Amino acid sequence: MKIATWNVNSVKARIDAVLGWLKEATPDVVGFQEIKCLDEAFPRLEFEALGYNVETFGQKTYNGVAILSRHPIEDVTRGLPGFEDTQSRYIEAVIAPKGGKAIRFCCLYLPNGNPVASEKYPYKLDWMAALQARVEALLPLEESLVVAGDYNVIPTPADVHDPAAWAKDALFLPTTRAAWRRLANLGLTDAIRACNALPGQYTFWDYQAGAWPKNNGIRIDHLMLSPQAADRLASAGIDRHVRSWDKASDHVPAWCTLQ
DNA sequence: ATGCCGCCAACATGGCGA
Repeated sequence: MKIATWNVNSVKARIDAVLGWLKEATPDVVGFQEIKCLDEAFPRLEFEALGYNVETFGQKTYNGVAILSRHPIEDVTRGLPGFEDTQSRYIEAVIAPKGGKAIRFCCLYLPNGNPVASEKYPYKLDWMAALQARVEALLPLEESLVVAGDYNVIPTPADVHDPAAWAKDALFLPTTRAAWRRLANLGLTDAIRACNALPGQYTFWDYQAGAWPKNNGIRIDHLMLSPQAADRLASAGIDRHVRSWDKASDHVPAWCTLQ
């Protein structure tokens, strides 16, 4: 089963690229972030025509997440349990292949947190604490669990072209990275890192300052696996070529396959 | 130091978020 995550930065502005990538990559399950539209405005017919079931948790203008799956989608949860949130940043469901192994899939758009001196940074940390609590609640179920999305966290210096330039950014502050490690240390496997230890495995390049041609990227989109999912991990990758497409998102898809 | 992009309200462009 191929499972992917992609911050599309507006599904309506990106529809041609999104459909093109789906036809090329043929993921079984994909989580989208920053769909930037209400549920009723989501182009579900286009995705259903490619054979996907669709569940959305939309929001006008900002945020919004969605799950597409070739297999039935069951037990959908919208919003991070136990966390009061006015922003649509989390959708979770069970993907249940007929006659196959089910997975629980969480699609998240973790707050950016900048500027650090504003209320946005404590909101990010509170959100990360609630995510921690959710994963702590799910791990005892001993399911194949994939917690995927735009984490807005650069885990290590190997995940950023210029660590010094990002030292005071909410995506890379020691406090942010400590919260990331607390989550990972629950026993989650970073699928991209488990399959590729090389530095420079970026998933995001800013539109500004020629970041893409200069390869000034960061790795902030992650697929985190429970032990039961990690045991099934066969491969993982980043579709970086998508960044050069016409009207590209500033993020590219990341994916893994489970046996 | 700055460089982009998409959204909205509302008609031209400024504010917001990233």
